[in-house]
Amino acid sequence: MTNYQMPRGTQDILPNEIEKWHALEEYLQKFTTLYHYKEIRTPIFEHTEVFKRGNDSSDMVNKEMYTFMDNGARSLTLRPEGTAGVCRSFVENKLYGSPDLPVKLYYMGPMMRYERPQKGRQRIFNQFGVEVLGVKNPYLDVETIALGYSILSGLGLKDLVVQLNTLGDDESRNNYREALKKHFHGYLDELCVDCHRRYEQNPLRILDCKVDHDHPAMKSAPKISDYLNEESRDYFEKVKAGLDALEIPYTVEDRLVRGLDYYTHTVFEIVSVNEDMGAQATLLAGGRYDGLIEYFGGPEMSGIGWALGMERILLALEAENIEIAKDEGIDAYVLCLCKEAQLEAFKLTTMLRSHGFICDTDYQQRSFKAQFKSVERMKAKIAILVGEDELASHTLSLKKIDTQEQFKIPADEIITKMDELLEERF
RNA sequence: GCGACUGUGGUGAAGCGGUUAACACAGCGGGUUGUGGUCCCGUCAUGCGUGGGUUCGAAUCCCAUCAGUCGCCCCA
Repeated sequence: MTNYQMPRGTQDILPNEIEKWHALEEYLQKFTTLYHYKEIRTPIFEHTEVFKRGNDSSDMVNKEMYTFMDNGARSLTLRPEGTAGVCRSFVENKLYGSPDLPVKLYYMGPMMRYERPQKGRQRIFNQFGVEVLGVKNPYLDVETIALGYSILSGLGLKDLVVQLNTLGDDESRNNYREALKKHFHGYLDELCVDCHRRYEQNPLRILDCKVDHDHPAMKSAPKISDYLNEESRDYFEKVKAGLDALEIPYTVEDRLVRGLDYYTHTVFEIVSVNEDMGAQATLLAGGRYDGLIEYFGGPEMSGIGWALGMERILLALEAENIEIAKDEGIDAYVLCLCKEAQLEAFKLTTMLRSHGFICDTDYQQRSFKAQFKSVERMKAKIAILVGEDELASHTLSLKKIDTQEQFKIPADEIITKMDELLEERF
């Protein structure tokens, strides 16, 4: 048996939970369609260079990717995130030539990352994300964040916090990075081992450290806001003003740095503060990226996007006791009460289905009692009985479960009767 | 990659070296020869994640391995 266990960090989504997924998927698609986004589907694996770009310092790219050789010499990687593939496609298909920029896209599907699984984190997980490509305008940043916030609050989620920051443009960020290194240089001995690594690879992340969170050097560290050039500062001010205008609540977190290296200017996360969420409470996160489209050989264009973790959304809904989908049950269950009635019951079931009724029947010749329990479990609205009497007299017995009403009708009137009893069906 | 805890039937669990592997729920059959949800009776793990080892004897001890959970790291 053990050999056939699913790989670590993967999951089966079983029939009893699929309705939640359908409901969430449908909700997300409808919501983004309202904002005039269109779906894009890109491959689940890409050439490794799509994700691994030269100087990238993130763990995700450096140690969490499923990379393999494609027969010959090509190195391929199972996508760990959605943005890179979308940008690659944007360039490859020359979508930048669209007369109606920006191009607004959404995607949905599995992402793969080699990580240690825990609550809210699997090796294969599903993301839904949006990308707005081709135009750089702070109001698009605002629109994108507002969309993310509306999606989450529209689900009924309350324990949400929007965290916002800016990384500035390259110039601002480089200056800031140098300033940070200078600042922390003297404290290096007092900081944790991870911070030493961060110091070399991505000094901004030192600010994120939980171990050294309370170290005095953290509080005295320079702030990005002091290193923004005029353009970057101006851009950020407009984003904030736009969010204020739309009355989107947010807090500016100058320690918020995103994991991916391609971000510039606006970065944001929407976090659940519900205590049942565990350590992985970031529901949705994203930011603006200036250099990515160029990297793939496209024009000098900017983009902004975010992704949300669908499993985490489902967890958050559970934590806040929100039902996204309920089991509607079936229209009818056909009980077969004797061997002779089997064919008749089977034919009836098939015929009802062809008229649009969701129904099922017994295939095991179980006892009457057992079949009626199925009626209950399947939440059937109507029980239809086929037995010796009905066969002999060409009739059917019906029981409407919610009212307990019973009927005995000629067999050929079943559809009319069903329609009458179930007014709301499609 | 690091640390801690856990792994017994469809589910929840007791057992912690010698038991026919408790008990409860669910399932199935019956009491009620055609009306469920209550009640009663019966039945339901040749096996205790997997593979080794110790032992006369292992679900119980040891080792390895796989998986889960929680945290760190990281991230959605």
